[in-house]
Amino acid sequence: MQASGFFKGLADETRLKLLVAMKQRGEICVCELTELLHETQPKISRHLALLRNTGIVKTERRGKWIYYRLCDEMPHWQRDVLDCLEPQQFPELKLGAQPICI
Amino acid sequence: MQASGFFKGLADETRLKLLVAMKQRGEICVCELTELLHETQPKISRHLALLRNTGIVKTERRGKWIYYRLCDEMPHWQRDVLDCLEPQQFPELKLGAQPICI
DNA sequence: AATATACATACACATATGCGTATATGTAAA
DNA sequence: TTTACATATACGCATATGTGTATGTATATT
Repeated sequence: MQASGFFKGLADETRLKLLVAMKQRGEICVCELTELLHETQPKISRHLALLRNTGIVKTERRGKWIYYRLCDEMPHWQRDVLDCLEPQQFPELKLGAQPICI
Repeated sequence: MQASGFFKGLADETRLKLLVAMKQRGEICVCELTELLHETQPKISRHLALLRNTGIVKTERRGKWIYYRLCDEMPHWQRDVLDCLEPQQFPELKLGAQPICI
């Protein structure tokens, strides 16, 4: 994939929040992301699909829930870019608590 | 500025090449960027304008030429992101030579 | 089997983005 | 003061992107 494609994945405030949440929580399901960002479920789902198709995140279904996490087969320089994201830039995300979905 | 605005600036292959050229050369003028990327001058100019308006690069006119360089008043995390860019991802850029415009 | 929950996707629409082409602006040289 | 050069911008257009709303699909519960 082109480098620009990777940055297109990061070029949206909603998607950055999703990625920061995954960085912080390790893995997190769609319903919790929806509550965390105060957005509609289809909006969250569509942004997650883009991140998935770009190879930035991957999923794992467990029961009714689908858990998202950062893709670990990412090129090293891309992981370095994600490491530059500072969670404090998104203070509206309440990232301290534990996952709601069990 | 929002973090997503910064990444929008990087979400284009042409702009990434411009930034890599500036990283490599320090400063570089529009006419050389045009030759280096084999693109039309208005196309280059418009992408440079976007990078300028996003605060990623700055300019300095000397005579007929306008030199572009990375902005040094950038937030630290943004500079870190730019440091992740690997010039070898853009092999079509012949970045070894010295500037043509004097 | 029917229902509820979790998530994905299709559709329509508005806005944003990127580009080619033409033109404007600023500077220097003749 | 023309002329040439370097760069920016305006315009029109095609495509991409983001969103709300509705609907489809998979899983679990009853």
